Amino acid sequence: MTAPRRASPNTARRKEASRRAILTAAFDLLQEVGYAKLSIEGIAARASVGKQTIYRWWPSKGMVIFDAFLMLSEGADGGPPALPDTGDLAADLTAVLRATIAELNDPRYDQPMRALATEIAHDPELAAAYAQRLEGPLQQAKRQRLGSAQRAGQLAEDIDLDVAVEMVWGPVLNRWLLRTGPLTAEYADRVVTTALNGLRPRQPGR
Amino acid sequence: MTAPRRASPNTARRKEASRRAILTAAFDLLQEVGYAKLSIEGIAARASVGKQTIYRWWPSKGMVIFDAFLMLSEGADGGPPALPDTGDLAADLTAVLRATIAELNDPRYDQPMRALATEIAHDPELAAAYAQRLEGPLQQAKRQRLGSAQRAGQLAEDIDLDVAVEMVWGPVLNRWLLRTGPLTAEYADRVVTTALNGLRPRQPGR
Amino acid sequence: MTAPRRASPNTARRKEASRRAILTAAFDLLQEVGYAKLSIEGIAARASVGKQTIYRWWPSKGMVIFDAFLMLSEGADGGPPALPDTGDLAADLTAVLRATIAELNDPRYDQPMRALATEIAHDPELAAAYAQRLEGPLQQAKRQRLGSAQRAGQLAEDIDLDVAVEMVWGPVLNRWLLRTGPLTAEYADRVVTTALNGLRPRQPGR
Amino acid sequence: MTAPRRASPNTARRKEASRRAILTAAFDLLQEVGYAKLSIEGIAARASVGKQTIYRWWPSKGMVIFDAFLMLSEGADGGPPALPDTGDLAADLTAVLRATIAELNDPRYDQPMRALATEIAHDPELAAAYAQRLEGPLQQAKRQRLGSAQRAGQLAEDIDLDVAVEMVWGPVLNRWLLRTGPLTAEYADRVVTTALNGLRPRQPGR
DNA sequence: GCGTAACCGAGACGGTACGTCGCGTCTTTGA
DNA sequence: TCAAAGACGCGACGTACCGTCTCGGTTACGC
Repeated sequence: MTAPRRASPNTARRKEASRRAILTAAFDLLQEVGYAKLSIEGIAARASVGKQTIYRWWPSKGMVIFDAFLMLSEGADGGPPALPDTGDLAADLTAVLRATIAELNDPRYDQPMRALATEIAHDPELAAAYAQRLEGPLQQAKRQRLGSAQRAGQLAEDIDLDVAVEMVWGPVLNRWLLRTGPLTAEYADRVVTTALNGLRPRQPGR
Repeated sequence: MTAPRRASPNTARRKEASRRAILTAAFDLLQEVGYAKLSIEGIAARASVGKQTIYRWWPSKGMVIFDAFLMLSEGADGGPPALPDTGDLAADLTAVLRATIAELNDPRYDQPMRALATEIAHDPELAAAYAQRLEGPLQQAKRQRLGSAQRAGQLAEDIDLDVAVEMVWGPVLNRWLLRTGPLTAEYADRVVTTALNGLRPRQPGR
Repeated sequence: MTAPRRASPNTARRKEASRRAILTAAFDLLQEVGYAKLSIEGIAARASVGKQTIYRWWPSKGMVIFDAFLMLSEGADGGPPALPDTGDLAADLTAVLRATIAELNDPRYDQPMRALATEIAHDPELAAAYAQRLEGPLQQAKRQRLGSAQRAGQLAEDIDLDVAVEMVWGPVLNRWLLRTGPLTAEYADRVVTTALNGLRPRQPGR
Repeated sequence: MTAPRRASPNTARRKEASRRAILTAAFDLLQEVGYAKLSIEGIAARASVGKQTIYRWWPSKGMVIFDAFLMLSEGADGGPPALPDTGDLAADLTAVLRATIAELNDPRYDQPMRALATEIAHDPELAAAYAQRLEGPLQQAKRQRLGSAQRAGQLAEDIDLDVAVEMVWGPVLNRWLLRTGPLTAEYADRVVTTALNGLRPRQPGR
């Protein structure tokens, strides 16, 4: 639950079944009809719920979408997420980034994730919720994997881990969202390699 | 003009004043009321134009926004854009990236650019137009500057220039659009440095 | 209480305070916001009562209004109503009709009485209750006064007393409800005179 | 009268077909579902018309109902209405009053006329329109018939014709609207007789 | 140099969705 | 153990825009 903006109604009396039906309906409709045609009325009808029940608990369509993702991620979770750590940083990053790209290319998630991204882009409040509840744990996992590599001497000591994470995922997300180029597994490899080595030439002895 | 979807009307008779009024109105309204409240009716009213005049020449709201940006960029241009080339790649990139960040932070452009970005995210056709007409020349200029550095031995020879460009601008665009962190000039510096050096430690000699 | 439609709950346990609060709130709201904006929710809120308490004891909004009038009339009564009988029929009728008109013109009663009248017009069940509980006794009093006049030879012997009553009060009620003309004391006088004398010319010797 | 309250849109462009469809739908729905369940949405749907088209041209539901009656009455008219004048006032009045009662008892008109009456009772503005456009001509016809009788010496000279009309029709309308008694042809006879003769006893020599 | 066809402003139209209000039912909770 | 409080599914409200479709009126072409 995401704490409606103001004077929240009595949460205790909330009907859990309706909440889940709404979030499921919202996510499913995003897949089926797309973001542009997603309407509160449509969600309510699909969920067999009164519109007011949506307006009562969510301050905006964006928050509904966000909560739908939250429900999904909580459903899948068996605890906090973590990146694989085989000791081979390049391999680990490549694997994870390929998985990310596969998800972004998955037609089940493409439309919904674009919708969420769009809403975040236009609503700072939602962006904050996203940063804290959805992106936060993931970002933390990525930072930890890079931190571990740093301690193993595989990363320069003066690297800002947040910048490092963005250096790897930024190009991919950007290419996906703005469709500035094809999003393939091979691209993941190239991004990881380039990010690790940097743009400047390196000494032959590595 | 952006090639209406079907049998275009006689372009010769098109009223230039109306076209400009529409695009100006669209851009101004984006600043003032934001993307969510931008309506064709609103644009028509602000531009003192019949709605049909908009529907006649543009296939979608996104295309109007796109053309508004196009008009702006053409107004400013004195030919094809080019990045500064002082020989110092890091300095040049930093300067340009700082300028980019300044523009993204400019309240006059923030809302309109977010609108354009999200329309692109949801409309592949618009994305193609964007890639060709607006992003294309800029991307070309960036590639050229990097190519020049590559020839000067300041960039590794096996670098994919597109990936290189995305490595620098991707993190910034991403941070801006999804609000995943503060967007400061100092951030520009760190991104350029990290991208150039890469994440791995470098030998003391250079 | 006015006989709820189905299996009435245990009347003995009914909370008298709530009943009075509801009826008072209903009547007051009718004055203040008018019939069109009168809502069960509004009544419940004003009476600090749960909506269910209203639905439990009254089958319709009309019945609530009706009971509100019933409470008022019972509060005022010191027994069954009776018309004055000074022996002068014309004077007595005129006086009572003027009083009726004064009440109909009283802004405190205008809206509520219109509400009651229109509810009756659309609900035969309510009409029956009205005829029995509110209108009945009054009608009876009027008939008695006319009967007394009949026995005194002031009324033709073949007159149907119900018709006679309607001949006097019908024009007034009609004018009030449908606003077909001004409702003044002078109008009362003319109606009584015309009704008593009839439309046809009379012999000079009365 | 059909002119909306304020700043009426350009009447010239009004679509006559939609206007008629709306009024017909309104009248039909009144018969079928009754006043309580008559909704603007229902009318619009039945008339295959956008809701806005109703809101654009009518200020209230009552005015729609009123206009529906107006259309009906204009459709039937072959000029201004007139009461029969055979010379026998009692017979003429009885015939007309019986016709009135037959119409009031006609299930096709009962609900719609109650609806109109109710709206008039709660909306003075509508009442004025009603008095002028619908009731006016009828009232005029009734007054004329009585005036003719007056000139023929069949009516007392000091009779107020408006009061006379109300003396005859008031009881009937009242009984119908408030359901205070059965509405039969025989009742029409009694009302006419009583009104003509008055309540007081008459001299044997008439 | 004169029709005539197009574009133009205006805005009514049939619709869809909005966000709100109230209905009548059902559930929780505190006195 | 009620009854207040109020969430719920539902339906209608009145408004905002959608994209289409006339309306005159005004250009600017082509005969």
